Amino acid sequence: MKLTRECEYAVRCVLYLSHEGKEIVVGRRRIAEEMEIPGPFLGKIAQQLARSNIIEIVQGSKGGFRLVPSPEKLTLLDVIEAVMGKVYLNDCVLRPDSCFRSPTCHVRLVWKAATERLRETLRKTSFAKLLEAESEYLSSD
Amino acid sequence: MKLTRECEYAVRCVLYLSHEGKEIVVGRRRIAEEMEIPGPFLGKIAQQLARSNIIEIVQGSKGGFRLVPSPEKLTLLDVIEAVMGKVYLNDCVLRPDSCFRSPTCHVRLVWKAATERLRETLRKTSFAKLLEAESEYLSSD
DNA sequence: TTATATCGGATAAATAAAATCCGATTTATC
DNA sequence: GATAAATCGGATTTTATTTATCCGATATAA
Ligand code: SF4
Ligand code: SF4
Repeated sequence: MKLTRECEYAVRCVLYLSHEGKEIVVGRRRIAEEMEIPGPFLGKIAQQLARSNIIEIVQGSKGGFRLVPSPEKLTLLDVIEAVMGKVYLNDCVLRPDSCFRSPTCHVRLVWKAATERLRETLRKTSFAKLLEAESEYLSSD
Repeated sequence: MKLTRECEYAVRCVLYLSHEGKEIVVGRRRIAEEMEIPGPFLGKIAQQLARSNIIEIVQGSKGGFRLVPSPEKLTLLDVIEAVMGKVYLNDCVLRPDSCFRSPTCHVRLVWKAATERLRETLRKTSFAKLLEAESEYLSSD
């Protein structure tokens, strides 16, 4: 019932890239250091983000990662499902056949509803909003 | 981001006991068989449910488990938190100190809100409702 | 007293998460 | 071109968690 650290790191990475701006290439080491992510692990995570076209990986000297979509269009759900696959709370939500009770089980319907509610919450949160909220917070000092 | 099997089994067990009725003692083997739960594992789970006063364990010959609260008062959240501890989606929701970003991080607020929404959904679902819904479904054949 | 149950602590097995390693490859710069 | 600075991506290792079982102790009905 919990986020994996992999997801958490992915969100942090994208948050950092959003902050730097859409077209800017930022080195892996720098992201890892500033966001407290184990460097080589970030590499692995980046590969998954790249497969989902959330970032573009630039190789070679001065290489790094660059955000592809604009932060307005990019949601928490996009990033999380890029590294975790589809979000759901119980196997039977996705594969009803996995349980003999599923034809009559109303617990399953609760999990289904809760899953959709959760995905909806994440879908509604864009990185643009997150950045805006944080900068407002900081400027109100 | 997923329910453990332990939780799933706990819910099934309580569902079965609710169905049988509040004062009835049902043997562990029978519950395990009918609900497809590994027998000894159910024993462990039952101990946790007993600690939270959700069931009472009757020892000795003809022993087994008995539901303590009435199904109207008992919610999915009660059962799940009895075996998992408090439900939350990310460490920083419960322990803000676990992350250096938490003072300004708005992702954290999303996790917090989503966690509360999830708990609310589970809190609203009583076992009485679940049973009723299933029996309605069955009688509409 | 015996047969039937569960208890509860310890432990084993299986699975998944988290992290790292390293040869290959790509690119900027001199 | 040669060199240095990056990441790639597959394999592997380490660690943590989940899942399940074992067994001597204990409790109860008959
Ligand atoms: S018992 Fe219900 S909730 Fe549990 S796995 Fe089966 S269908 Fe899903
Ligand atoms: S970065 Fe934000 S969401 Fe992630 S752990 Fe830290 S406080 Fe929580």
